[in-house]
Amino acid sequence: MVSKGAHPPESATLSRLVLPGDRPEHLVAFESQMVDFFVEAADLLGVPKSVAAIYGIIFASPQPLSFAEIESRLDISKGSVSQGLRVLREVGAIKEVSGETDRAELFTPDLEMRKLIARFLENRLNKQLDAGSSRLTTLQKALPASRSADAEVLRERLKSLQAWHSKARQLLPVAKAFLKLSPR
Amino acid sequence: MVSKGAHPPESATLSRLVLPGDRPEHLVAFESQMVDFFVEAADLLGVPKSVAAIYGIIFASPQPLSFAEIESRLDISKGSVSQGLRVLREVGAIKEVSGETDRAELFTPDLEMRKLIARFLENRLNKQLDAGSSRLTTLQKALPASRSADAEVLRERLKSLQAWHSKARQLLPVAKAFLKLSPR
DNA sequence: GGTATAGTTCAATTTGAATTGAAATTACGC
DNA sequence: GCGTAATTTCAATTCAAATTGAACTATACC
Repeated sequence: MVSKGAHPPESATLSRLVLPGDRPEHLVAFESQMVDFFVEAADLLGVPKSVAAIYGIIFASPQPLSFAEIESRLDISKGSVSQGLRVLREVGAIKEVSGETDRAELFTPDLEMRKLIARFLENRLNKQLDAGSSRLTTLQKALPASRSADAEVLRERLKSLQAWHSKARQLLPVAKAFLKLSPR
Repeated sequence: MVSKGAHPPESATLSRLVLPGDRPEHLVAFESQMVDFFVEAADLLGVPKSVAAIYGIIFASPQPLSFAEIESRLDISKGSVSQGLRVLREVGAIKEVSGETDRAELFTPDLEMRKLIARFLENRLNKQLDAGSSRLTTLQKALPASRSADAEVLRERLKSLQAWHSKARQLLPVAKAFLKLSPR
């Protein structure tokens, strides 16, 4: 819910997700900010924080990271790292690169953000819209057929709902097209 | 998280939020569908289900509803109804109309959906974007100044992030304008 | 003013999703 | 193949957010 008052002093508290380890302070600060950037967006994007954090730590590293490194840099369980990496691979947010020697898999962001975003719109929004469509159809059928004033009101409201729904649907491709004019 | 497999038979199970009471079956069916329509969207919109349900039941009624009627039609506690109505009033999703006699307040949807949606974009998305902006600024400052290849990579990534962020910001007004060409 | 009725508040509880961690599995080097 | 390390799986746990409900406040009626 939208909390009633503004947050208190709104200090820039970092979410304490990044473990300092023995790395240089400024690096840790950078990573923390990056992780927080994605963690903050996590809710909007509909992914768990841990997943966002993993993406963030990978994104903040110029060098591909191994499973172990991710685990050690984040205060997150091994299980979560495993699951998080799976999700990120599935949606194409990261890719595996084989280290020079045949050592463990290394992960680096798949910078095809365009695809990522397209996929996000696809999944989260389109799915939502489809579900909405079918509900609207059902509602249409469930509408009282009478010509009473009441029935008329309902018919109007449903119509309005449908109109908005269809607008939203039309907006998706517009948004996609717009974003296509975009950076890498 | 995005559950791994598709939902099983995906039957059109209504969420059992609407209490039949002694009203005609077809009406209850209609209300249930309407409530579910909004409840389904609740997550995307970032409101609790109970709030969505309350909006749904009000939207499904041609006649303005009283507090008591809302409470009796939904399987939801009095406290939730009270809180839910407050939220809905605050965001302008419903309005109070005084019943002819001086009886209790009655609630009806404020059909200015355009405003509702604008406000939603405003709150949820703009807020998100603003938070993002400030994080990006901080990140900019935290960026290692060296000209190493690694630093270069990070600078590039940050740039890309900023570009997307700014695209998203530009998209908002486009979306607003687009929706403005819309029904009531 | 007294009492019943309607609505609000908020601490305690419930709920559902995210996370953990330990056991099971897989992959690897020898 | 055998043992070790890396990763996955999933039941149990934790955690945050939503919901409840009982005490409280405001309002209306006599």
